[in-house]
Amino acid sequence: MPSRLQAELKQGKPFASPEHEAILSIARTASVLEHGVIEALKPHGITPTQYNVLRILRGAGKEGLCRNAVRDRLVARVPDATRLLDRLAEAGLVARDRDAPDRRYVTTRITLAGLDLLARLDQPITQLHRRQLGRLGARKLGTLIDLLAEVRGAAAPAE
Amino acid sequence: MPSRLQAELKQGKPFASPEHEAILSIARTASVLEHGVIEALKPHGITPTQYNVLRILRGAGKEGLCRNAVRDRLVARVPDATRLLDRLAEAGLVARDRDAPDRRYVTTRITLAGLDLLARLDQPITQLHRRQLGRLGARKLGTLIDLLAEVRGAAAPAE
DNA sequence: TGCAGATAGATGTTATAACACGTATAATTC
DNA sequence: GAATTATACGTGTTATAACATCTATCTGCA
Repeated sequence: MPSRLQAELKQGKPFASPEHEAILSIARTASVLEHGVIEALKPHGITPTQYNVLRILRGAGKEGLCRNAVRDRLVARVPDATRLLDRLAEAGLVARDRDAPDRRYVTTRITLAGLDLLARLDQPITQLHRRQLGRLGARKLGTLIDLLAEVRGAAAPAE
Repeated sequence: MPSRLQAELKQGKPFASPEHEAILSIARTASVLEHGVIEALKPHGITPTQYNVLRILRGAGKEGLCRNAVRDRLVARVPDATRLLDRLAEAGLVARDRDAPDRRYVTTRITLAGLDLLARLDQPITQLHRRQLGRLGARKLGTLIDLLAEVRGAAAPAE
C-alpha cells in the first residue's frame, strides 16, 4: 500500500528512505497547518509571523522585549526583525522606545490595539487548532510533541 | 519541568493547550530541518523548493510534467509556479516545450545539467537527513510519519 | 458553426524575505 | 583614558512570494 503522503503528492515511486519520508511529512504537515492559520488571520490583516510576535510581546507584558529578544523567540527564524516590527508599529499594534539604560536597545511593547486584536483572535485560533488536531487526543499529541523534540535535538545538537 | 520547546523559545509561560504546543512543535521542527537543507543547498545555488521541483521532474522522467502537475506535487504550495520554473529554466536545469497535443499545456523536463546537479546532491542530502533524524530509528520514525499523516487527515478532511 | 464557460498558463504589481553593509553605543584592552 | 572590539540596530538592494488580472486554447452545447 502506498503511503498516505505519496498519495497526497501524487507520487508514483516510494520514498528513498524513512528519513526522507519523515522530513517531507514534517514539512508537508507544517505547510498544511500554516495554511489554515494564514486563512484565519487574513481577514485581520496579519501574517502568522506577525501573530507570533504579538503573542510573544503579550507574554512579555509591560516590560516589553528588545528586537533581538523577539527575534530569538520566534518559531521560524527571520533575518530582518527590524522591518517586521516596523510593519507592526505602522499598524499601531506595537510601540517602540529607546528607553533602556543601554541606549543600543530598542524596547518593543504591544499596544492596546495589539492586545485587542489578540483578544479577538484567541478564540477562533484556539478553535482552529482544536479542529486541526483535536481528534488525536492528549496521548497521541504527547507522543508527537516528544518525537518532534527528539528530532530537533538530533538535528541541532548541543547548546 | 518546562517543555523542551519552551526552553528553545525562551518562553516563561507554559503553552495554552497540547494542541497549541503541537502546532508550534511542528512548525519549529520544520523550520529547523529546512534550515539545514537551505545551508546544504546554498553552495549549489538552489533553494529547497527548487530542489523539490528537480526531484519531482527526475521522478517524472522523459515525459516531463506540465506546470500545474509540478505545482500540485510540491510539498509546500506556491502560487507562482510559472516563475519558479522560469528561474530553473534560466539556470539551465529544466527545459520547457509547448509540445503537448493540447496546446495550452507547457511540458517541463529536467535537463542533463539538472540531473547532474541532483546526482551531486543525492549523497550529501541523504547524509544530512540521516544526521538530522537517523538517531530515532525506524520504529519511532514510523510512528512519527503515521501521527503526522493523521494530523493532516484531521486538518484537511475529505478529498 | 458559433458562443459560453472552463482550463492552462503568463504577466503586472506590491509586499516581504534575504543578504550585505553601515552606524551608534557599550565593553575591553592596553 | 584612548583605541579596539563587540553588540544592537538600522538601511540599501535584490530576489522571491503573493495576489489579481489577462491571454490563449479547449470543451460542450445550442
